[in-house]
Amino acid sequence: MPKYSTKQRKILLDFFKNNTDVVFSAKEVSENLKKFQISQSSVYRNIAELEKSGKLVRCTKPNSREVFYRFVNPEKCGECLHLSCKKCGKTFHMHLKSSDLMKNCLRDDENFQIDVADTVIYGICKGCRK
Amino acid sequence: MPKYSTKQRKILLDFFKNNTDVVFSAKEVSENLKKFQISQSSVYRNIAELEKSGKLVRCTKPNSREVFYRFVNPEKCGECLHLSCKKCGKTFHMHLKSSDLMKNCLRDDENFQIDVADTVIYGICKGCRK
DNA sequence: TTGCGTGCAAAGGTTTTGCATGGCA
DNA sequence: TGCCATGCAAAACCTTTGCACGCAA
Repeated sequence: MPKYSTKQRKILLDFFKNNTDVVFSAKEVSENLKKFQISQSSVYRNIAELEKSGKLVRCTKPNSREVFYRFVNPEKCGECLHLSCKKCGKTFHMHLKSSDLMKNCLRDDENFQIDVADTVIYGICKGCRK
Repeated sequence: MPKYSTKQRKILLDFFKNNTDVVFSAKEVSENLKKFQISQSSVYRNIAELEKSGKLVRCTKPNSREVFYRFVNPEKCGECLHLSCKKCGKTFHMHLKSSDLMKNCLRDDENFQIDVADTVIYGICKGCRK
């Protein structure tokens, strides 16, 4: 947990807040913030801290070895499942009703307690199916 | 696609076939097959080939940077979703009925076409909840 | 015998770490 | 001023690649 508030951490969090529908690797974040001259180690260290505090969630892309991060909106992302489009890369929030339906289905039929923070459902989104 | 059948590829595939409920990273496979003296590069190259041919599927674990692989049983794994326990690490096959229910729910309510091969649902399994 | 697959070692890319410096409180 | 966070560079880590040799067909 940070004790000082720094320019770098602020810029990093703002960047994620302003790009909620895309996920980024640390490298991509670094590139996007190049103009602010934030060192690589600060990017990594601050991402790790934001992850620990729950503001970012780690995720992956099929066929990629890198680790990606997505901003967690406390109001919108709390309990709902996330959908990730393999084509455009965007993240979608599942409706709460459907999210609950799936949670209950898993619990009742499979005796499995899903962890919505860690689970990402991959596929093709509405826009890309056309 | 391979032209020769080799000892190394055989051992590797057998290893996955005999451990269908766990996922392994290339490194872990290498360690497990140390007694057979299979080189690291052969492990990586053969895993890549098995992945291409559909016999292995790439997956990840929350909070890990490594890539893991799971054996695909052509009969059991074709269309069903996979559940991964964060505690014991085991993989479970969702019942086909529940799998279909979720697929349809996503399609109808969210207009999202799920890719079951790439999707892994994380949580706590029956055995570990007790 | 042919040429694919292997083993070894080096290279590649991403992430982590040590240490001195700078900046927040 | 005290000490946390940063920046830089080196190290660590996993994975890929080049090349010569061995082995399957």
